[in-house]
Amino acid sequence: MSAIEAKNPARGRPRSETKRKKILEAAVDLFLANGYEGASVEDIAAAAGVSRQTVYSHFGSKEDLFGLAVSSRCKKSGVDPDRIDYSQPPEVMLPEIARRFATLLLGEDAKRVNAICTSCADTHPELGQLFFEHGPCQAKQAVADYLASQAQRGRLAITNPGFAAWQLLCMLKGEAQLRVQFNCEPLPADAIDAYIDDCVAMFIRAYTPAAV
Amino acid sequence: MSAIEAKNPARGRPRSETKRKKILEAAVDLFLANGYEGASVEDIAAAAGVSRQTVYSHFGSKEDLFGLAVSSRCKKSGVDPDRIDYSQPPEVMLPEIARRFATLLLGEDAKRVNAICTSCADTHPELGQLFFEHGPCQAKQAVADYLASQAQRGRLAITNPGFAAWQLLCMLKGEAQLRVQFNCEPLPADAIDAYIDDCVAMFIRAYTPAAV
DNA sequence: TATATTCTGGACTCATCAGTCCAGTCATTC
DNA sequence: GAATGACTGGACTGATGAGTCCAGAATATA
Repeated sequence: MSAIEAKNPARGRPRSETKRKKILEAAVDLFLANGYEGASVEDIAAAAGVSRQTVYSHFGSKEDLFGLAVSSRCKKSGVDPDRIDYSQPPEVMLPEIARRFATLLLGEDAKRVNAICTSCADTHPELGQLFFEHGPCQAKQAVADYLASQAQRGRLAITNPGFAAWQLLCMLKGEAQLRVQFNCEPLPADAIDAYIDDCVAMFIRAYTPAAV
Repeated sequence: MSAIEAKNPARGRPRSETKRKKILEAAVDLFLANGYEGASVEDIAAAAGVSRQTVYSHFGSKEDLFGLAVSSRCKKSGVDPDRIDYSQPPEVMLPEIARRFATLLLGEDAKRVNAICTSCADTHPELGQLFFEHGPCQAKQAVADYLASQAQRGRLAITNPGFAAWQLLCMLKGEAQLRVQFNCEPLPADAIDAYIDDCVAMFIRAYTPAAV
């Protein structure tokens, strides 16, 4: 609840930016690892090598800190659209995209961010939204752009690239991602690869332009 | 930690089965609504119209109660394969299945079970597994069976019905389910319907047998 | 009726954790 | 070197919640 602004920033000892970063880092780690309830301010302060009071001085409250932590995390873990080569045809580019996406999806980090955002949906509705936009939505947009470009070149018969992008990405999740999400025995790697290949092939088949 | 067995079940006042059920019901409701941490034993006892001690007498500990509650819930909320008509062709049956699945998926209950199982993944790994088997896995199997039957009749060109079933079901989740999961503004109903129709059409296109 | 057991409800312990307060120390600016 | 504000660490408050204990009431069997 406290106002976080410095009383007179020009005078006295300035707040340490290093400490601020340390705290935020520690918060990201601990919140992701243990969830909101599971990570105490004391733990975070200790992990950052800082007193509890300093945490409050920098961030005001646990809630505020939580918001900033998750937000900072989401912003840096998106799928970068830069690595999509628009000149490559779908048969080359889609398997590549699919594999990258699957790797991201099945990692420990995605699982945790997912868990946090899901479980805190009620207490922190804005977090889910934040993650949705910086995560899935961004990935979808990148794919949709690529698909649209291919459609324009006549390589794919897609009228609604947005739909098609969601279809591809959601499809890729498959059994493997559910198993990760719900802590089940993971699928063997070759089964995952086979599934992904099958998805891409199926997708291309559905959207291949009619032969001339 | 306490042993829950009655000391001498034949003698004395027997444990009330009614109370047991009431407690379990209340536990399901409150755990689903508030999560594991959010639902206190006191709340549950109160909701069941019973003393806290009775809860402990019946279930031993909060953890045990939690496990039984989620387990009982999962068992009764599966997708029933009975309502699939194997004689109907894909063009008729798949849109029907897709709609039913989407309704289930976007409901409040699915969201909550999902949230609980996801957030308790670390403390209660067996719960996720339980849900996975009684939920998604069962639905997938029903669809896979139907697809296999259609493949056998030559109506679909599917060699791996399991893959195809996961593809269809995962694809259907789409943007709408992500929005539900992450507490975002829901999509308008007509957009959801359009997406579902598009998915089914796309699926059938990909698996239509080559013309003779 | 005697006995065994459940159920109640309230009091109790124990632990955890968010957030505050404060006195003393440290770094920075004027 | 004086004023100012950040930082520390420990003590403190207040709240919450799991699990236990107990005395008395209720309910079943023998």
